[in-house]
Amino acid sequence: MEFRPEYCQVQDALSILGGKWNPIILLHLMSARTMRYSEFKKVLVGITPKMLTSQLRGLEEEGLIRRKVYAQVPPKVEYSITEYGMTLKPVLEAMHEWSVAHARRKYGQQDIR
Amino acid sequence: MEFRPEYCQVQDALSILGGKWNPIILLHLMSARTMRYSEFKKVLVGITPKMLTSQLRGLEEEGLIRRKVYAQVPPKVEYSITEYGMTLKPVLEAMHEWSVAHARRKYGQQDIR
DNA sequence: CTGCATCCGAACGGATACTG
DNA sequence: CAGTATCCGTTCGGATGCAG
Repeated sequence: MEFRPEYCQVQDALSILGGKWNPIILLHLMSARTMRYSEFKKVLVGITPKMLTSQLRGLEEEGLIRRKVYAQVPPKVEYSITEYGMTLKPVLEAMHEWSVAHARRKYGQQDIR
Repeated sequence: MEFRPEYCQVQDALSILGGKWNPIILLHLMSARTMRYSEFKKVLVGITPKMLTSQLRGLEEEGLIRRKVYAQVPPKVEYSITEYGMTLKPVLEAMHEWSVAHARRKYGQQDIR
């Protein structure tokens, strides 16, 4: 499929990466083999349990991450990325590299026009 | 800057590409030299004037597009992309390519796990 | 430990009508 | 032609409290 406005598919990627915490969650799971719910709460500073759960559920429904529940007390839940989720890595990298190279606000670059 | 969760900069790109019509607007301006307000209204099916204006204004404030007003009657306004705006092309391409290759919903692929 | 339920305000996006 | 103004429903995300 060509990269032209008429065939724009960008929204499909954005609908997945658009959530406030989704990209950083995916990023963590791409570099860690598994992560527990409580570990996310530590690294995702400021996130509420409700948001964390909803973002994780969304990613799980998309098949991007895997959720494994250990039947034990106290409960233990591990999240990991799927192969399908890993296919998003180049996209996240592209966004990341653009941001560090070009994003203005953080580094007060002058206008480029 | 490394591509690690701790240094995640992805949000900067998303804050710009997140608007509902922003990506497709940029895409059009990347392949057309200039585009008029009325041309956008034709190709962006379903967009309201309010949305079109607000998205264009946002992109202009970011320095991604340029707005040129011709002092004549009837009015004529031309939009074009800036060099800064063109730097987003690889990002849009990455999202586009991922979408056509992997996005599920549109093509009813089975789960990949 | 891993959530769910509830309420709330803000932001987003659309519909409609009007204007220089 | 290129917008503005106004209203409004939906969604998003946060705060708080409770539960298996």
